[in-house]
Amino acid sequence: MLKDLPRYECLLEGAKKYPELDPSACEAFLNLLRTGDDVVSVVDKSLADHQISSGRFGVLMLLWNTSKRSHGCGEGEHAGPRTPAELAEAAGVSRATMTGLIDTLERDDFVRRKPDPHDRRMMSVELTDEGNAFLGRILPGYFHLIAELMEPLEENERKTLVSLLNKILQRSSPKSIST
Amino acid sequence: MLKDLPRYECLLEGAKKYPELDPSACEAFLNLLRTGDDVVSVVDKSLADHQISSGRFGVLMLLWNTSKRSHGCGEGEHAGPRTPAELAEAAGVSRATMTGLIDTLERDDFVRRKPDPHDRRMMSVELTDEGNAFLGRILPGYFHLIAELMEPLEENERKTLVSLLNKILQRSSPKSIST
DNA sequence: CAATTATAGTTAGCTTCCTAATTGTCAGCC
DNA sequence: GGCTGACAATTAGGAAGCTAACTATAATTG
Repeated sequence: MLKDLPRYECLLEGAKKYPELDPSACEAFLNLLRTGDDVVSVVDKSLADHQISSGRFGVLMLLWNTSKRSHGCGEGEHAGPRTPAELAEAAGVSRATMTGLIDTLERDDFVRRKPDPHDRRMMSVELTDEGNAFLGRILPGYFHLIAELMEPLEENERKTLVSLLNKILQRSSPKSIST
Repeated sequence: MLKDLPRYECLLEGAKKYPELDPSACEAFLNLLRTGDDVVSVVDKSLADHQISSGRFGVLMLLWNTSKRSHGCGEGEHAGPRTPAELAEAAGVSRATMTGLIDTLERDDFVRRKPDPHDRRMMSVELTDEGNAFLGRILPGYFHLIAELMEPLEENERKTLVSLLNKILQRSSPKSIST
């Protein structure tokens, strides 16, 4: 939303009528939305070249991360999300949406559902060899694209960006701020 | 997407297998997406309390900005977007989508379509009194929410954030970066 | 131990975006 | 002046997300 951001003077103008309008806050807010949208859209287009949506890709990454973690960086005890509910939580989508994502990933033979032997309500989702191979094909391009997108920022600027974003994140996450 | 961001050590781990993976770039990228999504979702929820989607709200804001600009901050000559095509361009959605947004806004009596007297292909869209009154009711809360979301950042931190985001924006906008 | 309650996954139907095709109007060219 | 191509808006149909309702299973509890 909002490709052309209002100029700062326009925000100052608006603040005359609406004392609640904080020009620098609005400017930061609008730039955050705009940049986020833009970056997402670049990445989505790139993923679409491989016939995969960012939602499905996210699931593959979570499962990939899981399999890495089991013999890699994690603490070993906790193997990462495997059930649809855990995947939905980790991906930030509803469980209904996750059902649909897994459906199409399973249709494409990228993942496999296995019933949980201890609790017949639950399923376990895992990457197939084909899914792994697919990730192996597209990840280099994906990582390269991200590196290219962030290339304008120096190492220390990236740290600064992350720390500023985290300050906002902490505010927006927990409380259900008053309207 | 991706509520739980991977820890930095996991990114370092991934970089061993994929030399294209730039850990600090990925970290910045993931935080940008996460924060942007989160902020959008907070604002969307707040707008939903007033039975309006962010798409429709964006159109109202563009039209409001237009009417402000005509007797306010702009250069006077250029009155801001008025036709569906201009609104679609400014809002960053397709024309087809804009048709739908205007349809529902017109149904709610917030905007009005008027045929262009000089070119019968074109329409002109304008805010009704009711649309203006609606904005008058919700804008204070909207601006207050944005101010609250950005409150954790000092004035100079906001400037820094905007300048960092703009560096990314310039990279992601024009070129169609290679995959 | 039977009945209620809670939980996992799915299904159904809605919203909001998209692209592609359609319709009506204008502008340049023979 | 009439045809051809360009352009504004719309319509039709599709993808991806949501909430709410449903089904099957597990856990709690009287």
